[in-house]
Amino acid sequence: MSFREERAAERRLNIVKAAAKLFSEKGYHDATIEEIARELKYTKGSIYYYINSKQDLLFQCHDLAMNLLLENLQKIKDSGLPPDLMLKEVIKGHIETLMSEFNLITVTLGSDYELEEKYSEIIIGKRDRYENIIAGIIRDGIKRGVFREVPVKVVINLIMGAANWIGRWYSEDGPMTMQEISQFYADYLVEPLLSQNPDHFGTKRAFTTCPEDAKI
Amino acid sequence: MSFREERAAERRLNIVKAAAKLFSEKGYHDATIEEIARELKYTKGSIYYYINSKQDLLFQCHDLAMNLLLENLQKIKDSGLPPDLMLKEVIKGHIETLMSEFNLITVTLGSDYELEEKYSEIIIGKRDRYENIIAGIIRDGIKRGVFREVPVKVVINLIMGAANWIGRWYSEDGPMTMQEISQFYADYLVEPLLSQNPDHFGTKRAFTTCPEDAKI
DNA sequence: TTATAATTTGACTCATGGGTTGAACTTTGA
DNA sequence: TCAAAGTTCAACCCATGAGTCAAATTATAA
Repeated sequence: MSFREERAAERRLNIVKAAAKLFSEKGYHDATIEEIARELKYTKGSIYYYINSKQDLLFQCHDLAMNLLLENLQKIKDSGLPPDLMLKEVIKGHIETLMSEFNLITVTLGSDYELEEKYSEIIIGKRDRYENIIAGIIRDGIKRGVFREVPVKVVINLIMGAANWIGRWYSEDGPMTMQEISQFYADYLVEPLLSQNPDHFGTKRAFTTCPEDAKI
Repeated sequence: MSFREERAAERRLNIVKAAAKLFSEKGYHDATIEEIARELKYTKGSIYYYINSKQDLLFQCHDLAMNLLLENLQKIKDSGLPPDLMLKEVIKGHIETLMSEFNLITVTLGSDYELEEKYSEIIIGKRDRYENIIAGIIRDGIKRGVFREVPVKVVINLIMGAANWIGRWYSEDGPMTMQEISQFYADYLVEPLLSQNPDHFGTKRAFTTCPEDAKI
């Protein structure tokens, strides 16, 4: 890649990030190309030198977000952890990717119906791949007797729903840090899957991550 | 209320429902007033005889949805059930209201940022009331020793996130009925709250609602 | 029946915003 | 230095869709 191409690629990435910011703040429709341009001190005309259409920009947000999530998931899958710990890492990783790339992922979570068919096919494909990898982890846990038998797809949707919702309410000013929250979610959401409780007498529980100042 | 007024009120309700349908299918922006009119065999002009603005229509969707949810919640709160069972009923009721008034509630869940300030204040107020009632139930459970100590608001968001996500993936053709799903969610999401496991030896679990054909 | 009020309509205005274009300007490499 | 390629921009076109309005139609009640 030549210097010029590289610079153009970087600019395209910046445009996608700026678009993600505005899409996530105001929604796909209310964010205008002119605003996106202004954000980067361009004019609308220049933006169109780098992109094909607004729709394309939306697709690239989706695509980038899914790539980040998949990349993170693959790493965890390759870690060789036991199923329960691996699933907890999956949940923590999902939440932390979600929150560190907030704009990008808010777009993916909120505006899939805005994508035209030819684009949404691709994104749905990646989303399916993501879910299938997680399903594999859970099925492995069941096979090994770590997890009890459950409707796997339903459980994945339950977990993803809980996690994806965090972007709607999390505030940095709250009493819990992002890490505390993601750990709490991981423990809370994996516990009902375990075929045996961590403590057979039911007094001590798997997780005690609730910080003092967030109690009750 | 005179006959004429009553008829007008009914028509206004129909318009709100038709709007909810289109808003939930295509999003607030992509649904046009003309389409909403066409749905009811009106013309755009007639619609404006009954409504003030598109924004107002969106608000009425939100408002109607929140009223349904609050009404349902209040009934459960007054039932006098013990905290764990009451919370399960709350989750089941939330999910079933959500799904039976799918369009209306999809609008509330998906397009809050589209609401202008003067409207969103009202809706956020009702949402807070809703969450506070649930928070009361959980705090009561903690006080009575049925639930362990947890960050209540975080748990509510976790539960609401999981439940609200159902609208994104549920299909009538799936292997589980709505009732099975809502029961499964209720059991799954309440279990980690219990201060003692239902069975101290960890072999039999609180819930066995996974139907045979949905297993794994 | 008929005057009055309620309702419906379609043609209209108007603002917005996506996308285009061609000319101007800048960078680069020989 | 200078031509060719890369980049920027302002002005423009055009489709869309919210909201208006005055005239036409219909229902109601005296």
